Amino acid sequence: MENKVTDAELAILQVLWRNGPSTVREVNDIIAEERQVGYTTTLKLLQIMLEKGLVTRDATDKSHRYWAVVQEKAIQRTLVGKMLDTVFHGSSSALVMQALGNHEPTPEELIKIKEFIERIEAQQRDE
Amino acid sequence: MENKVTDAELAILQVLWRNGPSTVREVNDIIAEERQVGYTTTLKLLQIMLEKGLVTRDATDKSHRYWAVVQEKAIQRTLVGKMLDTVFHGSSSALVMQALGNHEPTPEELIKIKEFIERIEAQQRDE
DNA sequence: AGAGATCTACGAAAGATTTCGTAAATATTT
DNA sequence: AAATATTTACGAAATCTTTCGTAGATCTCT
Repeated sequence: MENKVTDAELAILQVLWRNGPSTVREVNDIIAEERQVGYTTTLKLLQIMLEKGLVTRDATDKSHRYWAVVQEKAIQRTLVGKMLDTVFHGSSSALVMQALGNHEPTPEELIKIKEFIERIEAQQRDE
Repeated sequence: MENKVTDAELAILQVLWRNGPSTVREVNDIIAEERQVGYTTTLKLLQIMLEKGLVTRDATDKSHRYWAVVQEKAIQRTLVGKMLDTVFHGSSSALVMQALGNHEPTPEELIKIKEFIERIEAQQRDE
């Protein structure tokens, strides 16, 4: 992953991940709910993201429709990895505990996490 | 937390967290191992961080000694919180699984995490 | 004390990111 | 078909971050 994704780009990607293929206006309407952003700003960002290959578009109609090329999981992986390296010294357990302490999951989610851990443990035993 | 901590500032904070109160030269020597950075760049950044209140210093001696005011845990909390909001839709379990998948912890760490989860579960039962 | 080394302060350049204004093209309405 | 709306393209301004050069102060060594 050579290209860094900036904050403004990430905000746009989130809209595209959530809503699927969208026009500039649709994206901008949603971004503008949060903070004041002009239409051409969003347009310009999407054009930059197109160049970087973060998104693609269908330019058949007058208002082009954009969608994310980079997948949310890939960005999650990159960002978690960077965070592990920079502020957690590579300790995933420290990150995990911070995350759990930060925003407590539901009982169901806790069970899922435990199952996930047990799968890792089983795998480690086989090695 | 009003002030955003930039990447260059974070790199300096990491040195201060690891090594404790340090002079500009000491900080710069360590940063410069990784990437080429001039002495006055590090100096300027520390002065900016001083203004922002991220660090403080003892200016008794000629070479001032700086240390972090903001604690590593606080930054971890902030960054994990931001990440939860932006790319994980508030789902700490998704973040946890990404972290565990990303960089597998040692068996000992896994046990610590399980204990941590069990403490949360016990607490949830009491509510 | 004088020369040389090291340090701080700080403005300003350089670089990166975000924002917007304007022009031209395309669509819509009357 | 003319007037009005909306859209794209794109340069450039505005803003934020990082980097450095220079001046002057302080220390060290001879």
